Amino acid sequence: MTKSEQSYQQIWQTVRLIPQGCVASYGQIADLAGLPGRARLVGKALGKLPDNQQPIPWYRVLRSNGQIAFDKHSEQAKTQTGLLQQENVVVLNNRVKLKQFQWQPDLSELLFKLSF
DNA sequence: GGTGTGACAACAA
DNA sequence: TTTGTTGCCACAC
Repeated sequence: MTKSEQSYQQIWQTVRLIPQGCVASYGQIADLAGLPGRARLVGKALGKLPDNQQPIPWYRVLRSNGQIAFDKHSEQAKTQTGLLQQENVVVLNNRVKLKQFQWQPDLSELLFKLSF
């Protein structure tokens, strides 16, 4: 297992922990995954989703300002907003009010589940 | 090993 | 709020 593979695994696993009805930013995920400052790596990791078993709620990952990472007209963005709204997350004009929906992880629980 | 790239972040207008 | 610039760092060629 190379370090890069491990990084991706950590990212995916962290994303899986985002509770329903919440969202997180790329930077936040990178941080929690033990990769501070590597938000772009998170983007790459999500672009290479292993789409094997474990459903990964990639749509709960937004930019730091709450904006969806895709172009507003893209199908991806529409799919994402749809999925979010299914979880009672309000998406307006391609963005989410982070103040209301941003995930506030419980660190102790996080450490327990991730145990890096 | 150099170069370009990326589902980004932070900051400035 | 939106757009542009810069910094960032691992990865793929």
